[in-house]
Amino acid sequence: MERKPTLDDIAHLAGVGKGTASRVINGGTHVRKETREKVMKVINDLGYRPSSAARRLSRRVPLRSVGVLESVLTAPAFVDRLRGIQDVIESKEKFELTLYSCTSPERLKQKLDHIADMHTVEALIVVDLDVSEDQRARLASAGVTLVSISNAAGSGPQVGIDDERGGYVATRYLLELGHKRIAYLGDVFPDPFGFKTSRNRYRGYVQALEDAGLSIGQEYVQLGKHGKAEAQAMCATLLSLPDRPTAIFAMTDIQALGCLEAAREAKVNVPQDLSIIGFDDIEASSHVGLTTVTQHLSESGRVATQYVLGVLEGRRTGDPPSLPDVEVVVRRTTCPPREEGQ
Amino acid sequence: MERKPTLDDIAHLAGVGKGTASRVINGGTHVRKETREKVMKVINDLGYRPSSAARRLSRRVPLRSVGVLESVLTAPAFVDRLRGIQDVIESKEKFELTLYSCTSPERLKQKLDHIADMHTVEALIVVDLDVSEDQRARLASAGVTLVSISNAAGSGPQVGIDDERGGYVATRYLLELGHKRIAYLGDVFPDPFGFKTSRNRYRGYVQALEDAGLSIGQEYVQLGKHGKAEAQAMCATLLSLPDRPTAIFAMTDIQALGCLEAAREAKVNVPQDLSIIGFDDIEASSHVGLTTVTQHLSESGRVATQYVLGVLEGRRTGDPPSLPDVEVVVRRTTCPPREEGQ
DNA sequence: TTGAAAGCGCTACCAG
DNA sequence: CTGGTAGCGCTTTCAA
Repeated sequence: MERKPTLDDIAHLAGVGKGTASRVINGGTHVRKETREKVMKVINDLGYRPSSAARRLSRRVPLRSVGVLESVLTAPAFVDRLRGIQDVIESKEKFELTLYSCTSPERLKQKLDHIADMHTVEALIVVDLDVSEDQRARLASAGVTLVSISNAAGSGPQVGIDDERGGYVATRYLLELGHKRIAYLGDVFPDPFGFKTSRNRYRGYVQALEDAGLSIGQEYVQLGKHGKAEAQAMCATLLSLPDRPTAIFAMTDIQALGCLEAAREAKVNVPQDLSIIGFDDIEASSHVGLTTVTQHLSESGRVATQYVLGVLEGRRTGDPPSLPDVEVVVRRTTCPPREEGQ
Repeated sequence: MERKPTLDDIAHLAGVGKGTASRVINGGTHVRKETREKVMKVINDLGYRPSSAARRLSRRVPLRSVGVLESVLTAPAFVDRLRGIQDVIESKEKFELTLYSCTSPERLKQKLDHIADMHTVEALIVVDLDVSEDQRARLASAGVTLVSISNAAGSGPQVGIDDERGGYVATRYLLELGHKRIAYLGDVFPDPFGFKTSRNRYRGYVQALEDAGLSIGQEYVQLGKHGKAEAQAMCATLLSLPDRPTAIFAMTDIQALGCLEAAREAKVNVPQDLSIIGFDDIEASSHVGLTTVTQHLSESGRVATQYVLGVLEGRRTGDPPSLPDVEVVVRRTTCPPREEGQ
């Protein structure tokens, strides 16, 4: 066997016309039982599968799809964004949703090339991934409308929040509660994908501290690989400090969850003896009662999707609307520090 | 404007040949700048978008996609399954992943028809949704290979676990811990999608109790609408019982999370004064330390996907392999009951 | 009931 | 650099 069999092959081998073969495939009405079976046999023998492209073209049912490309590294936050994307896609009937994922930065370029070549999607929503100028041009010439959901500075249409401001807001909240010894726990920067999330949230943290006239000891800054377990370990370090922090600002909710775990193990009461604030407001946070900074995850998916759809449908040109401001969601992992702590 | 413009339209209006117009669209190499701009203008004026079907057909790049249809109602568990599906799709290069979702049982038929008509996917993984015989036939004749991920009894290839056994295992675990007053909290059955999950898990619960020679008072059985808040309310009812249960078996982790919340509000210590076991083992459960019964969510996605891919590629015929047995994942919401409790 | 033939919209090759 | 032309694989009249 040399190439994929086509309807012609089937028809010839079964000794019938193309038209008949086609009828057999589509419901088999108006075909003599005998004939049908003959054709069916050939189909099965060859493992024939009709070409959806040809089918579509002939039937005049166009495929309209928007793609979503995610980095598996930011998984938990992605889920919430996807929900927003899905919401608006589903409401449009005409569009399908194609999901791509990218496991490592090296494979990003490859993946984008693939997407451009496949011509499956008319638009692509890139989540938390950095697309180079070259790649943008490549996609554009393939007719793919692009929008990114990301907080990193980038060119092209983008929806996201200001991480530095987010870091500032989180830290200031802790400050207002009366905390003075506030630690920062985040990814080591720059991270493998070249993202500056951690650095930016850290900057906001530093700024807030400075504005409050406080200086931070470097032992209060824990930077490491992203992950719950890693965060747990870093938090344990923080808790073993002679003059340990009364509050921790974790760069993401996942890391904050790790901190919670560490506190539990160290028998440190949260929030009485240790306040913890996260960032993102992923779904799990509401379950554990984590105080965090919301960056309007599902809203970001919704906005980005509405934007690309708008572009595809010809209305709309400028930039996507911006997201609501970042905001502290107070739950039960934060409170004022104990008096004794001076 | 009567119908979608085609390349021919563009070419005519721009006063150039089809070939040239095509070149402009695909990178625009070997085209005089002037010509290109002329063509571009027409394209923009008409809001022209190339037909991906035609493009594909001509370029001979076939679209191979497997679809996933989910019911938004079972969302949290779905996320984990999706991860498994995604894993194996990504490893295959050749296939894309198309996501469909279905918001209400009434729309299921409609959605399936849509999927059959679109001819986008060669295979469909239906998650926690019940597909009728008619629909199966319809999909089959559209050439769509089907597999369901579900615990409900159904025809056709299916991957899932035995809910009744799951309920039995969960309850027996509580029994072995020494509990005697064990409540069941689940969805009212039958539920809107016609699922029997709650009923089956409940049966396992009853059976385990019987096997232990215990009878259950009906006040220990709380059935209601699915959801965390609803479960929280039902749990509150349970906690206000004169002779309240020492343990609760919640039909899903989401409901167990609601119970946790209720216990916290009622100042009941978990697990010392109340053991809680859930079902599913969604990601959030690991974060809160919920004891639960795992049904191998991501594994189910993986198995189902490998199965359909196997069928599509011609190897493999029978049924999908079965999942590992259900299993209690012990975390920190369960322990033996207090002595005083008789 | 069946075969032949005419497209579907686009790309790619080939002269010019 | 550009216009014509031949398909890509399938569905769908239209006669037979």
